[in-house]
Amino acid sequence: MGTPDLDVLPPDLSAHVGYLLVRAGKHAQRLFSAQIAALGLRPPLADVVILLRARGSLSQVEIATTLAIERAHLVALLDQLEALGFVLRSADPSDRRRHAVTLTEAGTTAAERLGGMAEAVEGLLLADLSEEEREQFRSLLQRMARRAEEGD
Amino acid sequence: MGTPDLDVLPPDLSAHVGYLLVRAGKHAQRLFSAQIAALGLRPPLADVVILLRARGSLSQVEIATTLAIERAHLVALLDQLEALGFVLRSADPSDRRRHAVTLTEAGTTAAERLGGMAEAVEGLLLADLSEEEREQFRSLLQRMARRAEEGD
DNA sequence: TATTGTTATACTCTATAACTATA
DNA sequence: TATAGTTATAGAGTATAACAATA
Repeated sequence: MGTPDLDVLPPDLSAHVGYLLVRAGKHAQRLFSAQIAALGLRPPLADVVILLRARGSLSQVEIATTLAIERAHLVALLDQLEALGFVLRSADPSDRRRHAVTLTEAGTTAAERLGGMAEAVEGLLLADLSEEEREQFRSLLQRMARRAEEGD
Repeated sequence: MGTPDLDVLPPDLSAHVGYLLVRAGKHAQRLFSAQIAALGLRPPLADVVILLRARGSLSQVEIATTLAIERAHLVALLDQLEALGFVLRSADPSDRRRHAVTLTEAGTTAAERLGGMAEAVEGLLLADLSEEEREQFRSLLQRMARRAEEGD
């Protein structure tokens, strides 16, 4: 449906950081999803492409643990990225269990376009905040993300 | 899987508010989901209960639009809440198309426990922030949520 | 004609267990 | 025995269209 009606929503929900984070996260996901559909991609596929551009060749387990994707799920994602011609799986001579996953040229081009699309989404999300507020928000959010990474 | 490895994640992802929001939102959802499982509830069910406690009797369309749930989806949610004994659908004499949805006594009790659980999640999410930082973050997040509610 | 609740369908994301081949 | 990739299955959340009853 989109977004809730904050003016009618009781404070029990709208004043809670947890609820607002869930809503904002889904909103951000929808915006990004709409952008990247032009490339035939969905968010988890895009994340893999962006990661590979930054880090070069990686094994499937490395991709999965870095992005917090189940390695079982990653299999289908890479199948789709291969079908799109964005990614290659090649044998790793040093360990024949492993696949070295790399971007193709088309994948690299897509990664660059994804970068621009991510920036566009940033602009929409942060439209109402001043430059100083954006930095504040980013910094606080990163600390929360680090916290989430650990214990809970 | 849980959370990504921020120390390995390239800045292309970890510096973006959009990506961090998605991650933090899913994390918050998981924390809340784990808490409320003790009541036999999942997040969308809990949202309905919390809304009804605050607003009293509502029609299904009113619940759906306030919470940004598809009214088609809400039908199954209310079926489950009725089965749990938390909610009642009664005829609205003034408009026979409408159902007046209200909390039962068990539903009201559950709503109170949900309030405490939501507070516990807030504590976990904001554990690393000072009181001043929490207010900053909440305020900025609310402005983003309002923005999301409109155009984009 | 428009709205309320409903049914049905389908797609995405996620979680889990178990298998194989290699180490 | 442990690890990398794979297959299969199931659940939750979401989006859409179409229908009957009522306004």
